Amino acid sequence: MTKGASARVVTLYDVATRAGVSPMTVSRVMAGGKNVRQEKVDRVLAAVTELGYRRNENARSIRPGQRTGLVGVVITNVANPYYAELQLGVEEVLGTERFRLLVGNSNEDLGKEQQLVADFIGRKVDGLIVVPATDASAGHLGPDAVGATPVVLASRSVGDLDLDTVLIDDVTGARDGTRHLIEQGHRRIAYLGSVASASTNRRRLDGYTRAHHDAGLDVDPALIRTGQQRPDQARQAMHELLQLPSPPTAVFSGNNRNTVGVIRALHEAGADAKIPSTQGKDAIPVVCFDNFELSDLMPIPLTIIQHDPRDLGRHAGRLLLDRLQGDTAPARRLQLPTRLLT
Amino acid sequence: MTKGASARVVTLYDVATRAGVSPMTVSRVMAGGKNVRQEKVDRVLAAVTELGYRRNENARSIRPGQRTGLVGVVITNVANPYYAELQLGVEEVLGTERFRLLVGNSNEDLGKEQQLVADFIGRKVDGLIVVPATDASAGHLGPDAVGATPVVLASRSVGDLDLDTVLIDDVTGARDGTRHLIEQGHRRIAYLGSVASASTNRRRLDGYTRAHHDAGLDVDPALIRTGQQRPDQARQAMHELLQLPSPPTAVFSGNNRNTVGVIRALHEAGADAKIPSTQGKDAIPVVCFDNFELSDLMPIPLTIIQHDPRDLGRHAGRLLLDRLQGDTAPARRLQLPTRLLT
DNA sequence: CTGTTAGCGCTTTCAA
DNA sequence: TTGAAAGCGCTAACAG
Repeated sequence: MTKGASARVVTLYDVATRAGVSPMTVSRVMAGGKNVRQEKVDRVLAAVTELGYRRNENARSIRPGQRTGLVGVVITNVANPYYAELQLGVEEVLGTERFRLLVGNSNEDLGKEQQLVADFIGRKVDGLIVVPATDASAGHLGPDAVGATPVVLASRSVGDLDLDTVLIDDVTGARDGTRHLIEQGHRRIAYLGSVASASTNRRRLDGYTRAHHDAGLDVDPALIRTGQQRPDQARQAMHELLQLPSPPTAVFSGNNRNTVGVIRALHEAGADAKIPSTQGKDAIPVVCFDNFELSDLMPIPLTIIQHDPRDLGRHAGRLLLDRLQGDTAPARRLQLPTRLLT
Repeated sequence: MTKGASARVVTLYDVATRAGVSPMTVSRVMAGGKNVRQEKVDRVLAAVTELGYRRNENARSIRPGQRTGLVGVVITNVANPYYAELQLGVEEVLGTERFRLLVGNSNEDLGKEQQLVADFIGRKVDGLIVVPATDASAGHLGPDAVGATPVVLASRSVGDLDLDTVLIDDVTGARDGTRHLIEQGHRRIAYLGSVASASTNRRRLDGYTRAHHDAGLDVDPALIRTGQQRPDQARQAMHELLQLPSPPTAVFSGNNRNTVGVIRALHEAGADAKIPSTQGKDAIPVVCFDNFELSDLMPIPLTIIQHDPRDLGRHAGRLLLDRLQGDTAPARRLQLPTRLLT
């Protein structure tokens, strides 16, 4: 039996002594046992279990040319199911290749993101997958900062950086969703979105605007509210929109956080009979980006711009794997499709 | 300016050469600059920025007595908001102390969990926070396997292991919730839970049973369905329960995954008019463990056994921090309160 | 197939 | 306050 929580941690040398071979033989066995006589392999493996030996991955990885098997994942907030799914997708692809995930939440804070990236680089991650908090001043993701470590951007892009990127096709999604409302005859469609500097928000707002232009309509800036990061902020914003002299007759919600707030506000207003109704043909229809669990049972009519965040994570993982396998092609830019769910 | 994605990675020695000091002085500066003349500190710091030097944390941590600053977090599934919140709580507490999280999802699979733990140990994490997939055969968490690495169990306990543990007060929560239904006159209350071997499920089933006994009632085994891990399985189970010759008049759902399925099944049955109604005084009331976003807007009357998974994560993080600061007191066992949300 | 030597990047002595 | 030497646990490169 093993010694348990005893004195010193077992090293390669302990195993070598126990098995009566050289440290190098143990090293070879641990690396896969190629070019070692079977008898010795067995002896070493026996010693390994007896002593409870575990190779020190950190010591191994300081040798030049050796990988850490670590990938840094910087997301904004796992509590948002969108990013939780993304994380899961990344793990699904990278875990199969025996990579482990170092995960950090930036909370949409550029400073925190920079810290995380710097720290991950110091830990010699083999690659990084980042959902950038903001669009600008992303020096911390440039080659000066990360060296040769491959970086994949997920969900959002960064303006001046030529990096592998996986995005949702935000523009098309938002355009389709908005057109859907316009086709129903709506002319005053509110837009609620997250931080103005996030590329997702900009792209979705772009799609919203284009759909208007496509139909020969103008956008009323009074109906556009961005910067809501939490549902309560969106709820507040939606209430304010309803107070306008000429309130919106339909709503476009730019992400799942805003959607929650919008639903609450409309539901409350409906209960107070402040607006025509939340049901029936007078209801204010809502089109929202991101699907969510039980969305179909909401008391408000929702049209969802659906997409697959887990798949986005998988794609990001795969792009990174390609780089780790030596792919030096120019940066690739993927756009994942959306689907309108009525 | 720095050289960017150039040849070799900058080391301590490069900085030393550039600053005209010994490597040791650089090391001291990087460690906080105590006992180094200010002038040299400045020279070193200048060289550091010029060269873009980052200390190699892995190399540093192989020296005996040095920490890696890494904590392994093994959860079952981040896509479940319960565990996403837990992860966030852990990061909140540990991140402040400059620890980083190595996160892995076991997907309720003991083998995967063992792999992750073994791997994390090999990476010399300073501690582990684990949501154990199952209750039994947890040798991989015992001292023989993890050595002196402190382990904190979160959300679920493991029978024979005397480890720091943070749990929800499942028994009381389930008991209160079930009593609530009994007090409304219900005598046939269905129970839907996750894997039978998970301690949470066992404790919640225990609370359910106790509430019955408290009221002098017997539990009908035909109304108890465990093993549903996904909403569709729970939905199926709920539909089957409704087909019973003597179907339940109320439902206890043991976690948020089952709740989703229960809601769907009841909603469908209500729409088909297979059951009296989903609304009004004939409705089948549902009590469910775990709150979720927009639960109050569901088309089914829900009573929620609420608790705070993020706080659970925080507590787990704090217990671990205590151990990392040398606390050798006997294992502590925390139980976090629940609140019935009607 | 196996072992020896050297050294990865860093920090703990210990001496100056 | 500073530096030189030694070595953490591991593996590439080279013998044998």
